[in-house]
Amino acid sequence: MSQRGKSNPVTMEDVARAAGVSRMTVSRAMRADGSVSQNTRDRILKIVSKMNYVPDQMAGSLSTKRSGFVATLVPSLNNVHYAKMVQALTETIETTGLQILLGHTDYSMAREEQLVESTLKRRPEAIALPFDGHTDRTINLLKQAQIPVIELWDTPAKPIGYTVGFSNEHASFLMTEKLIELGYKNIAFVCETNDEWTRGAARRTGFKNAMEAAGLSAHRMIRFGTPPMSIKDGHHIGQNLDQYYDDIDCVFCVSDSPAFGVLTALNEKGVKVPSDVGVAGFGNFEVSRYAMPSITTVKVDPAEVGRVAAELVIRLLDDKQDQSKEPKKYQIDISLSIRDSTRLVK
Amino acid sequence: MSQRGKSNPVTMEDVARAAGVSRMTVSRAMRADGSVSQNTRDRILKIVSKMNYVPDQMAGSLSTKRSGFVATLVPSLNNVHYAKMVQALTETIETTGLQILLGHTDYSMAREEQLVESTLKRRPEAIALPFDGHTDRTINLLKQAQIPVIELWDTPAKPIGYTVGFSNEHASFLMTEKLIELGYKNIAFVCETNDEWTRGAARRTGFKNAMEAAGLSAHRMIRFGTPPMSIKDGHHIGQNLDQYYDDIDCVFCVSDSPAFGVLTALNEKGVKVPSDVGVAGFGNFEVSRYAMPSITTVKVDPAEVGRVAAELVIRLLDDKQDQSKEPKKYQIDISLSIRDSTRLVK
DNA sequence: TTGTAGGCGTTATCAC
DNA sequence: GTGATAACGCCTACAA
Repeated sequence: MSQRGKSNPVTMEDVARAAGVSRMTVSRAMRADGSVSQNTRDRILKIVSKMNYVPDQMAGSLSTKRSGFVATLVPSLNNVHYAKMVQALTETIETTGLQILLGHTDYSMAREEQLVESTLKRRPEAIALPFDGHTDRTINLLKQAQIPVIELWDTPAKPIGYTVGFSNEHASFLMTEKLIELGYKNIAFVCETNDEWTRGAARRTGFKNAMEAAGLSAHRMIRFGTPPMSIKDGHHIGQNLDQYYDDIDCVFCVSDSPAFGVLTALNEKGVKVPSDVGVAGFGNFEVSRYAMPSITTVKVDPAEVGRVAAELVIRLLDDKQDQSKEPKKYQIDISLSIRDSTRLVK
Repeated sequence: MSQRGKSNPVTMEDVARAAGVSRMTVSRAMRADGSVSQNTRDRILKIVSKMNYVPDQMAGSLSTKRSGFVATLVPSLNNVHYAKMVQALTETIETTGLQILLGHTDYSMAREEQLVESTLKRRPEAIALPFDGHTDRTINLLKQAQIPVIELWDTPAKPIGYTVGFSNEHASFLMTEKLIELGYKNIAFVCETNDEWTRGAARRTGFKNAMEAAGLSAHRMIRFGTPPMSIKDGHHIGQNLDQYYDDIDCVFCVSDSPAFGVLTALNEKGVKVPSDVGVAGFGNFEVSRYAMPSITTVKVDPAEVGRVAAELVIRLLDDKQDQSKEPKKYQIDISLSIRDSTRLVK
């Protein structure tokens, strides 16, 4: 044993010896097994605390075959939405003593595959991950793992297991419909390049469908930057808006960050929002409400996704519950927040 | 074994049997041990992939005494700073095959203690956590754990082990000094209530010291909301600014979020920024650069903290390196971004 | 280059 | 109530 593995040298054996009992009694005492006399239990716990003994959960898990982990993958933490979702998910999950094993895919399917594999090595009891398309191998690994798989955010056509999310396409459709109702006709959609595997694509499709349903052209597509779009990206687009199309009367952005950037650039250029050009975003970031003018946006509640997913996991992992009757699909509500960056119905 | 532990039923034994070799050969083949003939190795790897075998790292770790985990605690993911830091830390750490075990303390020492304990059960090889004060028990557990402990963000007076961060107090001192130089005298400091255990307190102290050093009064202290302060909190304060003190000529906020809120509220009320009232923040959030006017702020690079901490961990865990000559303290640079929300030197 | 024996720290199971 | 024994799935150490 010449490795650096020092771990905590205090082992259950040490505690047992100090207490003059067997390891099993210590094990039972720590788990409030009930079948330990109050006396010995108290004595053991006192020693445990004195020795600062911290049980090795890896060893325990190996024995019980329960890792106590729930894996969660997100594209990035650098996005308020995912950060909030993870926060909510974690908070809910942890009430049951399970721990979250987190990874971020950086919006890449290849990295996701790699991450799924390294995560699976920890034998999580369930895994929740965003649906943005998976490689075949990822899907195989997931199926093979024999644990509940929960796909988040969007609703895939062929779910692997469970699904918690909303339809980005539908949400985007609704917003576009609304913008048209507000009198805008030459609406441009702002999104990332290479969004094929992100929710961006779904939002783009929703926009397109709504425009075409209204007999309008959806050709004003402004693609810039890589996911996730930043305020800066939006600012750049806003500055050069007429270079893209010179007849835009409204800009619908794939998220609130670029929407805020566009708005700022338009303000700087003296373009009147919402009378000259309307601006709409997606996500209801806090900044949108306090922008001037406040930004019309699609309201989603990422925390709700996290919470619902967490509760589902908890139910699925509860032996006492009947898993078979759990619905496979959970729909999270969205709504539109029409604010000052778009004009009122004429 | 009548437990629900389903885990992945495929075990190394199964692969070995399928390949007609012993478990050890499989083990070696998978780790590119070198001492396996190319032939058998290829054959085994093919079978591994066909069976979708994923090794159980827990079992491996129990044996090697290397968990492969690096624990990271943050107050909240709901804060761009920490989210960015975690992202950077994770990216760097993962290049070495180590995995991040993440927890969030919700700005509570009690929760931190609990979290440290549950985290330590996983036998991380190192732990990085924010310094915002720890309970005695937390400190004991950390010392007992026999692993590198890295305190982040601020520089504690009595570090447990290593330290990566900047002095919030000093940064705040510098900004206050600058604001005074710009001609502001009646500067108010905006921070949370109950910030005693957050970096907020250090920033407050820096403000106070700078004011007093310049012979000015630091009594204009506006405390509102709980950490972390939001745009909304700032907006509320901005709306009622003269209710707090009626002679404020500059508002220095504990972070950019409330600064943006204050700015918006002042804009709404027709108060001129920066001529009537200056506004400054802390953190250089993206929104500050694109606010109108752009917000003067203290520039810190959270990603840099994550990166430096990660690299330190990597060096410390590298057997081949001599740990003893690692410095204990790593200072991250900060700088001031003087923008349009504060007036120019008279 | 491959295999055998034994152990990592914990818990399930069955005796006492 | 408590203890002895045998796993859990992998790896180290040593042998062949």
